[in-house]
Amino acid sequence: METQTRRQAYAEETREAILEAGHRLFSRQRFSGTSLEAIAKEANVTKGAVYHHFKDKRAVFSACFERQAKQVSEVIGAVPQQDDDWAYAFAQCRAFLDYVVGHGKHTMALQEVITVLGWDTWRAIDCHYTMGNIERVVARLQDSGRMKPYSRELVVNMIYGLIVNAAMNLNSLPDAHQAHQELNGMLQDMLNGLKL
Amino acid sequence: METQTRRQAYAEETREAILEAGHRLFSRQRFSGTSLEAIAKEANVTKGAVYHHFKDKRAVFSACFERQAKQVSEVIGAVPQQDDDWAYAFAQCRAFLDYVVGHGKHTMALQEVITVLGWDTWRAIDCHYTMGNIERVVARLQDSGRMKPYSRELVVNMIYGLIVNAAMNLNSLPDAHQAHQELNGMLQDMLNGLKL
DNA sequence: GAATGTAACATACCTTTGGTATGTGAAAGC
DNA sequence: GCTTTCACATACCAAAGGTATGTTACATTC
Repeated sequence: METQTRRQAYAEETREAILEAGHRLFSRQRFSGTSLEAIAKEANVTKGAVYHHFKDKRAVFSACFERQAKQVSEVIGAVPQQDDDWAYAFAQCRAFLDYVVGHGKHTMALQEVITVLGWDTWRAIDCHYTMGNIERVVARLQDSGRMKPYSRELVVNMIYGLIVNAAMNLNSLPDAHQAHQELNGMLQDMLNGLKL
Repeated sequence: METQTRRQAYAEETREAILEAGHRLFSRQRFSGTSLEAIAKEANVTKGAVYHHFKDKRAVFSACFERQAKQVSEVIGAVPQQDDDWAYAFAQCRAFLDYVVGHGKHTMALQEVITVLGWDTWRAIDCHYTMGNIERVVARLQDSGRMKPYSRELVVNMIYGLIVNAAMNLNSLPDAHQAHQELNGMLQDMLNGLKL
């Protein structure tokens, strides 16, 4: 948001175009099924431009995912706060599942992100976004003594894994609506196991 | 175990050699980081041999994973049955985590298997093995009215996801021992949420 | 405001690698 | 013993990731 020259503005635009093209192709054809040429073509640039803005293919992939993570985080962050912290947590879970049901086909698969970028890199990215949301809620629940005092890091990871797994199930099942209800219920039940 | 000619016996041996080499490399350097040439070299054969025994790279990967799944299943299957079905389920979970802690670095990452082979193919393979074990226990728990009556398919998937996620956490954390205990506890707690 | 510098690309090329097509020799069948 | 066939090895191709090098429009300096 600093003073930008025309060149910088143009560059920002092309970078955005690359990211959008990348996200579209990655979510449709995965990582190895998407060539850099295809991304470049979709963004109306050449491979050279891509390699100017990004170190390599993984960097493009990573940036695309970060964009998505930010969006998802905003959706979850928009859930209105509740009086009861547990109810708030459940509402956020539901919001996440809703988002997946709605945008499932247009999102990069999390399993693949983890695979391509590695667990640590993925975690570092998602910490600021989706997982950050979970962490805040867990922190409040634990601090108020309403959740068992497991290591916070592990709890957050397990909950996130649970949600992601539910989302993955949701994406591959035919009867998404019925599954949606059931998964939401199971999620709540399993989280209830952590209640104190 | 039929009558085997010498040629068939030799072929079986080379096939096994390819699988073992593949499993070693895949678990160390993942799918795209492992070239078929490398596998062939590790198995003391040429690429031609590999392509004679397997349709393509994914088929090698798939067969390698199936081998691993069988092993894991046998470990879980070796857990002695308990009187209480829930206790039995917990014991199996613990056995799985133990296995992961012990063999973590030498196993193909499940997330990647799912990514490479696709959810459906993966599921079809693992159904006969690890997930088959879970399904049996869940079936008994549900039939005896001790677990909430969610769709069996979803329950099995969620539990499996939970366990796998715990295993993944276990593999990337420094203090594996401490985490091991905690994760086992969390797993039990979350499963308890499904108790009726 | 012209010369110079540099960022933002484009072009050309190299290398790896998945996959195929073909060759070959030893074992199996007759 | 002759042919066939299977279990490989060799040679080759095409796609794709990555690099090295141009080229031009914009910014900077004087």
